[in-house]
Amino acid sequence: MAVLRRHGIRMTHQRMEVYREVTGTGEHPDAETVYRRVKRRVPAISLDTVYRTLNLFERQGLIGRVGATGDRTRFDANVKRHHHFVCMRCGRVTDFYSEALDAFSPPREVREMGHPQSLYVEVRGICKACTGTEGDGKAG
Amino acid sequence: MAVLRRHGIRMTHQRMEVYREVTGTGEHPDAETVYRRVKRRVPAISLDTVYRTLNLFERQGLIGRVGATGDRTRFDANVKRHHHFVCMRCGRVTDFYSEALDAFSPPREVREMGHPQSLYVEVRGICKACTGTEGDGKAG
DNA sequence: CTACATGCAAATCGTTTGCACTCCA
DNA sequence: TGGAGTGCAAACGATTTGCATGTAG
Repeated sequence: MAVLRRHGIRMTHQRMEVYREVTGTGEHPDAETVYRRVKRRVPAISLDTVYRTLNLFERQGLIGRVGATGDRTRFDANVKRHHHFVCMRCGRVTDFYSEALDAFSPPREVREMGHPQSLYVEVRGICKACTGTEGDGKAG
Repeated sequence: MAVLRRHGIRMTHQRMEVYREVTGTGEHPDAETVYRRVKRRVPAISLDTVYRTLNLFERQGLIGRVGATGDRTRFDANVKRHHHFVCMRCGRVTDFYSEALDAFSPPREVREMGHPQSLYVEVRGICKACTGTEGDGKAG
């Protein structure tokens, strides 16, 4: 929690719980999921507060955001440099690390387009749990 | 246009124009933009037809889809293996090629998560046109 | 105390869908 | 001709916002 205070973020019950929820798991929950879970501990919390809080944390660089899939945004508590494996069936997102990708330097071609700042990588495929599955799965 | 027929896609005036519009430029227009431009030649076309058509083309693998930024989806006429430089200020998307990325093979770590199928990469930064710009830009 | 955070409800915005009509094959 | 394609308008779902009230500091 000290992290929040250090970022000059005013401390509230709902913020603490949202923070705890997102950082307390390796999952990459969407706002709705965070909401549902935090609600168990803070029944009065509202979905828009969760959104506002998540956006605040992101602006402060406390969490990241995943999602090239287009649909709902997923949030990411891992602020270390890493990449994602995304299951195209159930949407599950898993972190992974790669020296090869970390070492990647944009080609001259890119440097001529502008000023590169970060690299976003998604390895897409089908996760173990979904392999052999026919229907969707909609798992989290 | 033969491509469309080859994919068993029933040919219509609006489909031909949408296809021409998307593939006729190196840009990565969003549905709204395609709509606005095609409308000049086919005044009666509707936005939802553009969406339906774009989705159809994508399902057929005729075009791709870009956008980890979250907001509106951009479509991509380049079906060759390539990657994107995305301007965080104006949203402009530019293709680039990279042997290094093409050679990338997911680490064991990833292969244990599931079955990788494709790689999505975005180099994010500020494009030349936006460098030195303070306000947004909202360019396309 | 006072500015900022919250809950509620309504508003946005991109995208999709139901339906009746038109048109390609 | 018949089923697929289109336009229109309404539906949708995720996310945001205005406002009055509550609360951290």
